[in-house]
Amino acid sequence: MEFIQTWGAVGTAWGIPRSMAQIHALLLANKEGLDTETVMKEIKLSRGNVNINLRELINWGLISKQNKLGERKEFFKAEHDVWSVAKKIIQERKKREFVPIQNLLIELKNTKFEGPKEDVAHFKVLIKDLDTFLGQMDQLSDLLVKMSDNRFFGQFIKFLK
Amino acid sequence: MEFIQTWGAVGTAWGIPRSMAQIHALLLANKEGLDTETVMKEIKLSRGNVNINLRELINWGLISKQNKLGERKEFFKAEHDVWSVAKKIIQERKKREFVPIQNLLIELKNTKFEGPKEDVAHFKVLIKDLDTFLGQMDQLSDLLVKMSDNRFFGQFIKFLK
DNA sequence: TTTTTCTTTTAGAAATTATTGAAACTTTGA
DNA sequence: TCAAAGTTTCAATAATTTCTAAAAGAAAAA
Repeated sequence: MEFIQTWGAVGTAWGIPRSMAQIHALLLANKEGLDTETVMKEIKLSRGNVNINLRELINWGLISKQNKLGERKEFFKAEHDVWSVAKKIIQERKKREFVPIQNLLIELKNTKFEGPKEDVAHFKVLIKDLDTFLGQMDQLSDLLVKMSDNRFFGQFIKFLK
Repeated sequence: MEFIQTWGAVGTAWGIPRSMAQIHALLLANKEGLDTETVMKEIKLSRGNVNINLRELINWGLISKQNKLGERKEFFKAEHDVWSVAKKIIQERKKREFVPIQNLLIELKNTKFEGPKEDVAHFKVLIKDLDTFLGQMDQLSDLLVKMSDNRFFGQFIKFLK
């Protein structure tokens, strides 16, 4: 329960609904998938809330639906590999946070600015710098994918030193 | 203005108050520091709001107070190097999001669990995995600091290939 | 077909978070 | 010491986000 609470609290600091994070924590902690009813009871959430957030977790790729033989209802099981989890979260946040900025930058690149020469120059530099930076971050995310391979991680740390 | 709006919108997706992000964008776009009055007028925010969020930006290390010779009021100037900005944001988020989980893990490591052997085993693996992962992320943040050095970034990309 | 079991949708309630506005406080210089 | 300029605080309000509860919808079993 404490694990679930903390995960929920950190979630909100991330701009993720508390219950979504809590449900995720509960499923992470359970090897086997759980059904809606169980989730509701364990974390004391309404059916609607659980349903919506389970779907959202599926959208993030953090959990998946399971069907048990002979059982009609759906079970939900978390992706348990922490590196995969991290990758999914990074991908999703990139989509929500980087893409809007990249679109903006593309637009601003094609804009003619008015105003004092110096101010315009400063702003253009900012745009260029941000563009470069986002490009580098893209490359960095490649790294993260590779890092899931632990052999690579070892090599990588050596490189750092 | 569009830059400021977008930055604000992305901020909220990060769990950062819209006005804080907007003020930051405004200061990023201005080479010279601005005073409270100017910020208020440009983004149409109340004095209190501007004051509080300027302080918060200072706490994050993203802006600093400046005093102009002969002027009594304070001016606020952004850190303009995008890599430094990224570093500051990463540091701050690490503090808010990673540290609580690390504390939790330490606590859970010293806990005796009851319940079915299999479930306990699964949970313990989760704790261990998360712990390892957070350790790796710490090392990764070292990388980010080094990456601000562009010579290093080039080398690094070679390594990736 | 009808009933039962389970899932999804949604309008509004509740909770949370951000913002304002005005007063209190502080500092500086006359 | 006083007035003026500037800064900070905080209770009240507004805005946003999250959650609930109830009903509608779907799919399977009887």
